[in-house]
Amino acid sequence: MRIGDLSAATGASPRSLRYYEDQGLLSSARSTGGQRHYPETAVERVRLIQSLLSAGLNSATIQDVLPCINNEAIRTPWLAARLDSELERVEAQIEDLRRTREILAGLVEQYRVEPGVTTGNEVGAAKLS
Amino acid sequence: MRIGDLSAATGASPRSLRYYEDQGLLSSARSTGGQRHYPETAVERVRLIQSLLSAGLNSATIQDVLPCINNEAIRTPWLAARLDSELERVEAQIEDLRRTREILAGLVEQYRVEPGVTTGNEVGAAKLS
DNA sequence: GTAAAACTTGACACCCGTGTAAGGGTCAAG
DNA sequence: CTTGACCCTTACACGGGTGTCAAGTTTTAC
Repeated sequence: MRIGDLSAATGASPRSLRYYEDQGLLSSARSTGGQRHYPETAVERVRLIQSLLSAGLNSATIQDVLPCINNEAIRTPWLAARLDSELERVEAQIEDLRRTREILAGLVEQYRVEPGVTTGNEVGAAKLS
Repeated sequence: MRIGDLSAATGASPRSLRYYEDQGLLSSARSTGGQRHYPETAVERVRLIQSLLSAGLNSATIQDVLPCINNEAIRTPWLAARLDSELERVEAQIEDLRRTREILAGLVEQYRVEPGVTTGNEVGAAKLS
């Protein structure tokens, strides 16, 4: 498949796919004319990249982590620590978001209970912690 | 309290506090010499701002949402929809992160089971370390 | 063989909260 | 008054993934 097909299959723009390759996250075969060709497995790989990116891992970190997903041989203690710390970071991030969600949910809830009516009981201050 | 005190109390840099003010998220009284003075309540407000920022709301959105936390009078159906969509976004983000966490946790788990020990199906474990 | 669609590389721009430096003013203690 | 800590505004830079334009090449379809 060519870059347009992979783009369509994953939702990642061609620009992004080239960027992933640039950063060493994705590889491609080239046609005689120089155009990129991908195997079917690239779809899943791109999805994984997107997932890790959206979790806040930068491309350098993903480059460290990605190979070990496909190749057990290169797993090292250093990499284990790296993974562990990333996992920790993501979990902390989830916790932060959960707290913020409660703040937002509290506000939304008030709208639902008394739409457009004052309650005499302020929201944000109480739900902050 | 002055900006340094507020900074110390919240962990936000003076730079950030001025930026929040610039964006209309935070207000301050000024001394005759032009220096900012904050009431105690500013501490909580800054914490809220930080929380919303880390949840991915940008300052324009926060500016829309923040007033309604302290002043019910300005709540509108439009704002309700806004809050709702932000809440939805945050929840989707949490779900995404959860999935990614599972990926990372899976990898970390593998390390725990076989910490640096060859398994017999590895080809070149020694090569790279 | 020709046109259109798709691809190539390279470069520049954006977002947007934050860091940082310059050059100067304020304020409280000595 | 002086000193040193603190604060002021202005302005430039960054990260890092993505959008987008430009100018040229390849592939596909007719």
